[in-house]
Amino acid sequence: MDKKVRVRFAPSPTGYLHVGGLRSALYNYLFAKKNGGDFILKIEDTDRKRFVEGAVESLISSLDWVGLNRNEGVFLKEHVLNPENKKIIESASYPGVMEIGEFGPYIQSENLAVYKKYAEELVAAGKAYYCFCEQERLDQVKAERIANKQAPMYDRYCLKNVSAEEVNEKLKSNCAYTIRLKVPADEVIEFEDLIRGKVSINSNTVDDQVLMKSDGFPTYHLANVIDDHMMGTTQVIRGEEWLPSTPKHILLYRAFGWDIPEFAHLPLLLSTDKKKLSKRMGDVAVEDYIKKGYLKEAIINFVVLLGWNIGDGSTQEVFSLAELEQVFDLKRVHKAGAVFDLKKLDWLNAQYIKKLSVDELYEKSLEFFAQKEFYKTWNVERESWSAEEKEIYLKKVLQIEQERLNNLSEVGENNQFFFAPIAYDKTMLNWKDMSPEALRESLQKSIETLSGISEENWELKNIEEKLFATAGDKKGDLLWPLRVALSGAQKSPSPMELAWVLGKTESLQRLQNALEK
RNA sequence: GCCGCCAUCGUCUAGCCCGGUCAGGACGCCAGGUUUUCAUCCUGGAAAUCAGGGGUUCGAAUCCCCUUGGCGGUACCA
Repeated sequence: MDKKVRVRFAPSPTGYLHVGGLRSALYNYLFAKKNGGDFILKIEDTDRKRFVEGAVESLISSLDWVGLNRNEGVFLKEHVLNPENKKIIESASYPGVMEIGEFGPYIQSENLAVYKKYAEELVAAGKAYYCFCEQERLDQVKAERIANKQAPMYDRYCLKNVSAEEVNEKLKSNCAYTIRLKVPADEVIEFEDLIRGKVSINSNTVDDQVLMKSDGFPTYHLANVIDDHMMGTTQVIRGEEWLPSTPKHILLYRAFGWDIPEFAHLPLLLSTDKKKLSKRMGDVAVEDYIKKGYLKEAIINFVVLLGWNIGDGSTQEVFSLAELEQVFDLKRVHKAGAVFDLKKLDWLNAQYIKKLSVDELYEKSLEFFAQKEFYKTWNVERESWSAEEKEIYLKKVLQIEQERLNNLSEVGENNQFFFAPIAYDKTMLNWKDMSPEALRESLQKSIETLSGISEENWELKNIEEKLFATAGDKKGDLLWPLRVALSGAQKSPSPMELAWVLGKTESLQRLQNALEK
């Protein structure tokens, strides 16, 4: 029987969760779910220079928001899910961040001693060596090599010229040092990538990678291999940018005598100019999409399609997370990079918005309404209304807007006449070449019809019935002036919908105003 | 430069492994329909000489070779 699948997402806290990172996380998550395995979140914070305050928390909360739940690893104190009752501790370095599971620490900076111990073991075994070269010399060697059209690799000066005694002396006198991997010469390192198939790289093109930095922190390469081994990672699913350094990792697993996990290298996400997606191309942080009013269902659905499809002759493109957990297959992930083009996200988002119940839509829309000026003033002016009355009103607006929204931040935006007094030119009231008398008569008829409907019967269906009855077959004559009178706009939802939302009193008032014009 | 990965409509992609329908779908775009306008919805259309060239074959997007292009890596960043 195969080992239980254990995969992980391992972001670096250098900023917000990037959409590319979200896709890596999603694919890992789906792979775990599909195979009945564990999904783990660990934090790779070994680069102190690029560390961003608050990034760990932000990364976790974005992941929580989209609903990629973990079985293990790092959590926010307020959203801890620990159904299996695993070991749980609060992170020493990040207050409020909890680490759940038996295989921690799940934060690399908390595991420094272990990395150091393993690096020294490697040195003792002759698989790695101390290097005392300063940056200046390194730069010089590199420049020379480039000038000679050679690959800019380390020249192994310290391996060749520094004796064991000298190493001991330097170590004793606290000289700054790094530990480098001794990459064997002339070896073809082959591995079977789950997405790309056989990949082979000659070890001669692999540099003697620094494993331990002079600040005592490990590099990604060392830390990654050690904790993936300790956490029992079975598949390393990560971005394509790691493909060229995979031989280093394999060499490390071999040097330690550990089982080598399987590798899967995901294609990159590209911006519209086909370059690697970057911040300059607009929003790349998941948070930005949350703020713009995209639903997590749409974001997940969109992102999963960027490099994966269900195959089997099916043309299905709309998937829920739960569904994806059943059908996702790494074998159907593409090799080529995918351009991140938002048009389809908008469409997908509109689809998901249409599926929402009015109550759900209301819940999700409230925070977006709260940011609108027109809403704020409306809210203030309506101080006599009860909270319930306001809620009912907003839900009516939303019911009308539901099929018109691409994202939640547009809420109310195109229908501000529901919230503010309207202003328009009276000529707009005319349907085609209507005479002033005909217009007056039309408005009069609307007033009569609407007046005839009682407050209790002020229902959309009823309003429609009555107005259509009055209009007969010349609908435009009645409905166009009514629309303008109620909305002050040429483009709007139907006059019946307008009247229904605005209510009897306000509708009649606006009609009266039109008549006076 | 060197090393590696990749290559089907504008974009996401099916088809490629096991050669043989006008290369299929979706988004977007255009047109028409429903409709009092908008949106929704429905119908239709344009859109890839399958990066290019050479083979193999009766027949290639599919198999082989070469070229080109794009991207990634080449850090005491991840």
